[in-house]
Order: sequence, then structure tokens, then C-alpha cells
Amino acid sequence: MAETQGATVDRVRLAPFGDALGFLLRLAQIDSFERFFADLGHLDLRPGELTVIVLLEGNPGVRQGVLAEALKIKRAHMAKMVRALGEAGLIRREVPEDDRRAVELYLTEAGATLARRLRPAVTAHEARTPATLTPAETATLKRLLRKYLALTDPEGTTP
Amino acid sequence: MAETQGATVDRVRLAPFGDALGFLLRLAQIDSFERFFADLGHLDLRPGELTVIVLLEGNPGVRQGVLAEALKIKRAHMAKMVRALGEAGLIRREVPEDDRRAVELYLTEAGATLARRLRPAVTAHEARTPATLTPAETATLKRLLRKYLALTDPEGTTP
DNA sequence: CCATATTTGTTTCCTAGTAAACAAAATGCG
DNA sequence: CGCATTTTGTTTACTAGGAAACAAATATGG
Repeated sequence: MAETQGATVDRVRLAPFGDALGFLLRLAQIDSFERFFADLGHLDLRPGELTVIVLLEGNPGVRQGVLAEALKIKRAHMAKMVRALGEAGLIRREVPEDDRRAVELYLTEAGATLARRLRPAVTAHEARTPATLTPAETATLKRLLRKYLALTDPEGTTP
Repeated sequence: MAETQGATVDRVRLAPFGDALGFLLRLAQIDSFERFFADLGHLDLRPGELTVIVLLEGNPGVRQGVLAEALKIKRAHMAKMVRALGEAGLIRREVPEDDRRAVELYLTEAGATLARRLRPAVTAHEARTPATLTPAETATLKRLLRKYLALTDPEGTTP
């Protein structure tokens, strides 16, 4: 038995958090993260880095601050990922002529090769509906999350 | 202007992540976290600690491992919170006679006083529907999240 | 044109949480 | 009983990410 206290856990009264939206969202994100790893963990790349690599394929030359904002992570954190990906030889930083504060990001050859390898796995993962929801329910869930977030656009673009 | 590149952000092509469930969940959790802080930030207590204090009011003597499992955090992390809350004089650790590995948690007087002060704020926060969703939509969203998570029980108890 | 303010990215320190190795207690099986 | 296994909690080292202070470059208002 993995959990001696399995029976006891059932009796923790989670009120007033058990049905809170924030709590459900946290659990759902943990679960979704596990799904992500189950499908893509074999690629042994961190989720954030995988995201940047794949997005750079469709957005060559994007400024790292813009990418950070689109992904809702802070510039400070993006700077660290950019450094790591640069040291790994997967991306190239380029300072544009017209604004020498900025940094534009491009995939290196190695990065582009990796991106081509990642894309089908990512696409397959996205297409897979969670086992506990029907496709219609998944669509409704996504629609409500977008509405909650005041996003209107189901395409691959930021709001 | 806070964001010079605001216009540029709109043109980051987020495909294939822009409509991914995992991405939407991440954004939603960030938003929900901000809502939590907007309502409860003035209590200057960390969210995790607030959760433990309020839950201990309804679950006196719960074992810390059981509480960790119910909240889906690891025991290692719960151990740190327990130590911090103990040092702050808010909870008391008690080793039961019949199992001297275990630790049962109780609120101290100071902890109970704090819990009484927190409870109405938490209740009010939970009752508040997000501005972008109708109450019916919020209910549907929660129901779908519970189904996604394979939880059946909308009460304040773990599944 | 020049001083001031803002933007961009980086660094440093911090928080939340995980993973792995561990010790002590309890359980189980010969 | 006695030894191996499991459970419970802790410690240490790590990852993801944020906050604040900073420097360089650019924009702006006089």
C-alpha cells in the first residue's frame, strides 16, 4: 500500500477551500503539467525552454521582453532562460541596429533542428483530449477559461 | 505608457500553445492568485500559511502528512511551513502516543484568534464570482474542472 | 540641444515547491 | 521473536519564477 493514511485523507475537511476556483485551478494545473511530462518528458527539455524553442520557430527575431510578456513570465526569468538556451547553442541573440537595448532571438541550426523534432510531439499532445472530459466538454472548459481571462481569440496569437 | 511594445505583443504567434489547456490553466491560475491577493493580501500572510491556519480550524489534530496530501503539496514543503508557523507561535505540534513518528497539528490561542479573523475574509473571497463570468458560468467552470480532475464531490472534503 | 524620464535587459536575492537521501518509528513476515 | 520493509517527517540541494535595484540606451519635454 502506498498510503497508509489514504483513508484518513478522505476525511480532511477542505472547507472553505475544497470548491474554490483557485484551488481547483491549482489542482488542474498540476495535473496538466503531469500530462505534459507524460507526453513530452522523454524529450528531456524543461517545459519553459521547450516553449521558447517551439515559439521561436514561428516568431524568429522576436524581442525577448515581448516573448516574456506574451508568456506572462517576467523579463528577469526570460533573461535566465535566454542565457541557458544560448549556452546550450540552441538560440542566437542579436541586438538590432535601431534599438541597441533590445535583444532579438533566433534559433540556431541546432535549435531549428530541435524545434522540428519537438513540433509533432507538441501538436500531438495538444490534440489529445484529457481522458476524463469529452471533446465537447474540453471545448467548453477552454471557452470558459478564455472568458474568465477576458481573452477572445482562440487562435495562436496573444489577445 | 507602461508598455512601449504593447502593440508588438499582439503579434506574437503563440501557436501551438495559445489555445492549449495547460497554457490557459497557467494564465487562469496567475489571475486567480492576483484575485486572492487583491482580496486577502492586506492580511499579510503567505497564501500557503493562510490555507493551513484556516484548515486547522476545521481539522484540529490532523497529521501534517495528511494535510500535505490533501493540499497536493509534498511533505518536505509542508515540513517547512509547519516549522515557520510553529516559530511564529501560531500552531503547536503534538506527537501522538500511538505513533511517535507522526505529528499532529493544533492551532495555538494566537493561531485560533488569527483563524477567526481570516475566516470571514476567506469566505467573502470565495463567494465573489470573477467579474468576467456569470455565476452560472462559474459553476460550469468549476464542474468541468472537477470532472477533469475526476473529483466528484463539491463539498469541503477531499475526494 | 540638454536634462530627465522611460524602456530593456541583467543581476541579486527571495519565495514556493520538488526530489533525493536520510533517521526514527512502526509494521510484517519468516 | 528478529530482521526487512514501509511509513513519517526532516534536511539538503535543486528548479521555476518574482521583486527590486541597477546600467545602458532611448525618448521626451523644456
